Amino acid sequence: MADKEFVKEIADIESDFTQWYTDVILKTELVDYGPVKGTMVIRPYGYEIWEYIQKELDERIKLTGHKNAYFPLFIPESFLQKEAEHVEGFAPEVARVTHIGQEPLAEALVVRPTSETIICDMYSRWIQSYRDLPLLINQWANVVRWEKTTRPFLRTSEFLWQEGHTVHATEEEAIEETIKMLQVYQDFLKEVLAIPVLAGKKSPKEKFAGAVDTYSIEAMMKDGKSLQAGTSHYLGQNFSKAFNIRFLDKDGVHKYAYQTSWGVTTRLIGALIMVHGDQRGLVLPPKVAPIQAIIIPIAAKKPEVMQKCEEVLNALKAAGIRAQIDSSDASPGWKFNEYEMKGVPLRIEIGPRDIQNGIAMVLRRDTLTKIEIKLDSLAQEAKALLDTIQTDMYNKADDFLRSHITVVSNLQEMEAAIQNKHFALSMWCGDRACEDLVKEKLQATSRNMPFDQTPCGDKCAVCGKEAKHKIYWGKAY
RNA sequence: CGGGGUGUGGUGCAGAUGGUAGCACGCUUGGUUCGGGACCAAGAGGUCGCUGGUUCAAAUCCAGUCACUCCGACCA
Repeated sequence: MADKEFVKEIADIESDFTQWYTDVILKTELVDYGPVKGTMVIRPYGYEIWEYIQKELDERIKLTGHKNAYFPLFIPESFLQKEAEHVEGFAPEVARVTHIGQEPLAEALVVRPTSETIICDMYSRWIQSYRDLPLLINQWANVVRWEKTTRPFLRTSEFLWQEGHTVHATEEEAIEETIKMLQVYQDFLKEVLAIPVLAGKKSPKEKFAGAVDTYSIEAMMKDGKSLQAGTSHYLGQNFSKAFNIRFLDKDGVHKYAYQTSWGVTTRLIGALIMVHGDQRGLVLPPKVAPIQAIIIPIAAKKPEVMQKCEEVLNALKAAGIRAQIDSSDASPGWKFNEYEMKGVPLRIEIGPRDIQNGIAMVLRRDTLTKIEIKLDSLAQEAKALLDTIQTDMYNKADDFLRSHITVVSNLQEMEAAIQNKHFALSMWCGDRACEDLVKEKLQATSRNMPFDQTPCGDKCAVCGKEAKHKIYWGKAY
């Protein structure tokens, strides 16, 4: 894992980004490949990142009035078949359980690819009256989708996620919820993961199977590709009609309810890596870094060094910083590289020379700059520095995103933009045929239509017909 | 499902015209080190993916099979 070739291997980040990505996650021990093809084992270091993501996001989901619950992993196959578009969307990738031991089952069970159906079945029993609404429930769970090709965090046969499922009495309220949760995601990515996103509505071609409208947040990776980082669906009455979720309204009339669902996954970890990472490996935003500051003793055998390190550790912990000392007998140089690779935001070097001078050498992982900090104010300074790193990382990523968007008005410009690793922003007529053409010619897809629809032209950039929407295009993971 | 590649200690690889396996890193033990991936010494660890065939003899040649992987079509 700690091989000298590593830095060389990822040195050319531009030319082989996907290779770099895989190397980083394996060598930093975030994940391992599972024994079954396409499965991933999230190692403790990677899982810890997920735990911080979970904790921070869960808090925000609860603040918006949702409660957590848990629904079964196995779903009767017939449930999936109740919503026509939904079946079609998921059929090729569901894992089916047909036997228990040697006994065939009367009806196959599917391992949930998403939980709309089983949750709706329960909701139909729970909801009788408008007084039962809105029903706002979230679940943290794993789901299974047997994709043909897989990549750790981005696309695996099994992944962890959060899925919210809400039920409302009116269309307006459900749409409001859909957009509110998208906003929660956008804020979360900005404030916690330091990732800027483009929020908007998906084209019908790209929407979720079974939804009326799908909204997404799209993040830009360092290779210019787009990663759909979160989705929020307005389901309308599609599922309430299929599952008979009706309530008696104030006016005494039975009505079908309006629903939403929204989710983010362990894919967010993939986004973190590809948005912030550099030639030396991971760069983690302090808020989700399992270790926020690593103390490296120099000449650790000298008793005064370890003693000073312990003092500093205690001060950092008292200041609420997740800090550790690496007192293993690896050489300092080895440790420097190790923790840079793992993306630890701050490295604090303490050696005999520093102790004499009453300072410590501190390295910022995001900028790789070294700073001398007085030992007696280290904890406060480190705390402030972590906040600075958090916002600087967002600003840097935001500058990158903004400078990699090109407004285009025809297919040639769009091609140039995409080849230049930019997102293209254009007007669009709304026809599926134009999306298909872009896919065929540029291997790019429509990303989403921003909420701000201020026109940037009046003709569709693909076919030249009258435009109806403003939309982002890009290559995607 | 179409095209390419690879299977050899934990990891990455080398083994040309067949002669029963070697290197680097890692690991273990002891010592010297420690301010950018330290050094010395001594160790442990492999029936070469699997099956069959050719041969006195197969990691090596032949056939089959399985697995993994990269590139295209589908997806959070």
